[in-house]
Amino acid sequence: MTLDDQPKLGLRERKKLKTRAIIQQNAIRLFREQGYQETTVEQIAAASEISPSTFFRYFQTKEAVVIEDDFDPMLIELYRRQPPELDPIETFRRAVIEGAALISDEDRKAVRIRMELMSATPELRAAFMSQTSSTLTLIADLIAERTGRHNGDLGVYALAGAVVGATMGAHAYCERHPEADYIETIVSALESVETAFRA
Amino acid sequence: MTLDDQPKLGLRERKKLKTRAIIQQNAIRLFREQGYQETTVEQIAAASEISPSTFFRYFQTKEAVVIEDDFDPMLIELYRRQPPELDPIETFRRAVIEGAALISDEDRKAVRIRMELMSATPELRAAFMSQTSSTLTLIADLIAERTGRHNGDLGVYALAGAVVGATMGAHAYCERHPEADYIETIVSALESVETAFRA
Amino acid sequence: MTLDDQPKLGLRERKKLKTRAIIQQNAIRLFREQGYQETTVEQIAAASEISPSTFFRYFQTKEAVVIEDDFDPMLIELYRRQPPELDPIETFRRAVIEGAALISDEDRKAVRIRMELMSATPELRAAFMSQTSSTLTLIADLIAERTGRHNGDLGVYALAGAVVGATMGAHAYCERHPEADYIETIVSALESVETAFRA
Amino acid sequence: MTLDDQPKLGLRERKKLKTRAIIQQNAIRLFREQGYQETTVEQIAAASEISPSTFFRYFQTKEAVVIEDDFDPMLIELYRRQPPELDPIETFRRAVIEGAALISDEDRKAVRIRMELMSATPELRAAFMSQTSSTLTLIADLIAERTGRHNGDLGVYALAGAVVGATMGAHAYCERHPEADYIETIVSALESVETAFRA
DNA sequence: ACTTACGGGACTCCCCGTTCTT
DNA sequence: AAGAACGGGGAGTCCCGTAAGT
Repeated sequence: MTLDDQPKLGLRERKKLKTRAIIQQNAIRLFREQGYQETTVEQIAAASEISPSTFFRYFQTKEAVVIEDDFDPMLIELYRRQPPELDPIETFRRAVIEGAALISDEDRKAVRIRMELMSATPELRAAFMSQTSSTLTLIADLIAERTGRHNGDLGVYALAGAVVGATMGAHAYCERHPEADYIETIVSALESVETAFRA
Repeated sequence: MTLDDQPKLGLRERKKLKTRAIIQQNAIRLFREQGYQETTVEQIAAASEISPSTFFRYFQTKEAVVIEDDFDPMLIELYRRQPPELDPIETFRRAVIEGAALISDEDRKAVRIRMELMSATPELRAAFMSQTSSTLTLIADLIAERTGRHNGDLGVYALAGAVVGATMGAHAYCERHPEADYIETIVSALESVETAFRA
Repeated sequence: MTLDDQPKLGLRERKKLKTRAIIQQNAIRLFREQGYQETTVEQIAAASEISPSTFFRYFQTKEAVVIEDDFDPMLIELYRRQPPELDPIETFRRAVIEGAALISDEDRKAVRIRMELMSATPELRAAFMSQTSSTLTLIADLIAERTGRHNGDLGVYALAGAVVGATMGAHAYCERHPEADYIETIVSALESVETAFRA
Repeated sequence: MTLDDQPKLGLRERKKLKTRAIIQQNAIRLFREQGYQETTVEQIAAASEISPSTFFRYFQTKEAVVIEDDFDPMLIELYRRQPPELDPIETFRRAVIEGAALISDEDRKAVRIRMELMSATPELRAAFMSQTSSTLTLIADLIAERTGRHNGDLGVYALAGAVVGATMGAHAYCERHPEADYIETIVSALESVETAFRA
């Protein structure tokens, strides 16, 4: 099973993706070596042999290098594919589990590194949380779609909030427990919320 | 009942508070008139008849003018005062209700205005969410304290996440429903999460 | 009577003119909706379904979309056709009157809109004025040609300046009187200069 | 007779003026040596031993270094002081003559240099012309004030246009006649306009 | 031929450290 | 001593031209 639907990329696209990856690698390396604040976009550009303005062509902000995430669209797709009889949180949990299986070990390590950067840097944390807030709306829409409730229903938002909140809780937990696996923690947190309320 | 514990302020403190209020009023007025991005700190300073550097003595960042909130410490105090037999979410709900009663109509209107600004401005949203993420940790500690569980317990974070998530959901709901009262929506959202899981 | 001397256009030319018109319409619409500065060439290109570089093939600069004017060459031609016994300002006035008759109501409205944009936007104003300055030299040459004086004669420049200045005055007047017709105002201003000096 | 009314400047102000002058000198020197376009703000800043952002504190744009002019307010003052029985153009001419007398030879040379830069550089020419257009409005107000006509009167604008136009003509003339003195040419052009119309 | 990628420079703003003034 | 001004530097946006790809 794959979710990649456009296997053939032109040369241009390939090159773009490569450049993008190079920038990201250099940026994260520099952030870890010198700190986020201490690293300038100019340095990243120099290390990647591009001009600063090209950097901003690939990433809208300096933050985006760390924040940007390709998993969200994948998760949405997986969420939609779950059997309809599951409750919203359970559905989400399963989607995450399936999504986790598609992530390579390397990517998993990269996720961890990025997460640590985010935890350590207030700016990144803020940007990440902002993204999380968009995710909430998105999940609310998914839940509305699945349960047949209107997306203007407060209950839908409350549930979406609980889901997102659980991942935020998992995030906070991981900050204090460096040995924990991020994705597994999310799954556990979702379970935990479910059982807590069932009791 | 009051939570104000420092009734006597020196002349200097009074003046400081007044200056602070003036800055905040001018800033929010300008933000609403011209937009957040389009308003510079220099303009705010000019309107408030102070120098830009004085602005930064009263508010650490431009964002802080909108973000800063005096309710968090109050909420914590109210949370601690709730009877111990309540479950965490119910406790939080009651604390919010009691807190709401202490807020003047004027302040309530101000909260709404600030909330709308935050919704409309990515930067502010990010800053606000970042604060929310700190709140999560704080709530986790409160829950741990209340339930006697260790604050390294994932379940504690998951619950705290659900609480915080519910408020985020309320926030998202209010963005789409301008007529809704923010605080009442939070209370409803908390109820909604509880009942959803009870079912 | 017509001044159009190339009645047969190939298909390609037709298409080019059409594209050009589309770009211009979209640009001016966006300028009016969002402001000139706030509109990027990329947005105009997107709205016109072309690439940014194509934009620059049709208009040398972003400014040119608003500034460019097809009336100048027409005016020159009309000026040359005036009877030789008239004085320079009178000649110009008649040329303008005849030119005005050739402009459709739609174009007249478009002129007004563009004029308002120019007034409101420093950059455009600058570009327009720069064009005006070239026009001055051009008029000076016309006057020299007509009066038989040398185009190095200061008097020729002074007169050309007065003509151009009168149109600038008309422009300034129209900025403060939105109901005024631009072309009629120019004609009146030219008359006004003449009579003022006669007195 | 002097027009300088604030003889005592604080140390800060003095220093500011000095910095400003240093920037301007370096800028104009570099423009002449390498061309305007070819000179970057960074180079000017480096030569003046300030940071680029400080440059923009003293001059709003790169253009402003060349364009900005302290004569306008002086001229206004002189215009107001002329005897009321003179006609508008004559008044202006006398104000210019008196103003000319107050300008040192050094400043006169600087004016010439700046003028040549403006002529040679489209951007500067545009910016200068834009300023000229503001001057027109200003002169229109002065004429209205002097003649007792309303400043919404088209005739006022037409006259102001003729005055401004004459200086533009003088400017154009000087571009082609490097040996001409700029200020004298303006005076002659004003005379020329008057006599042309009297005839 | 047409598009896209990229470079580089202008310019703005935030925010902070230092200096100067009152 | 308190507060304002000044300056620095980095982020970020946009324009527009050139080079390279399709």
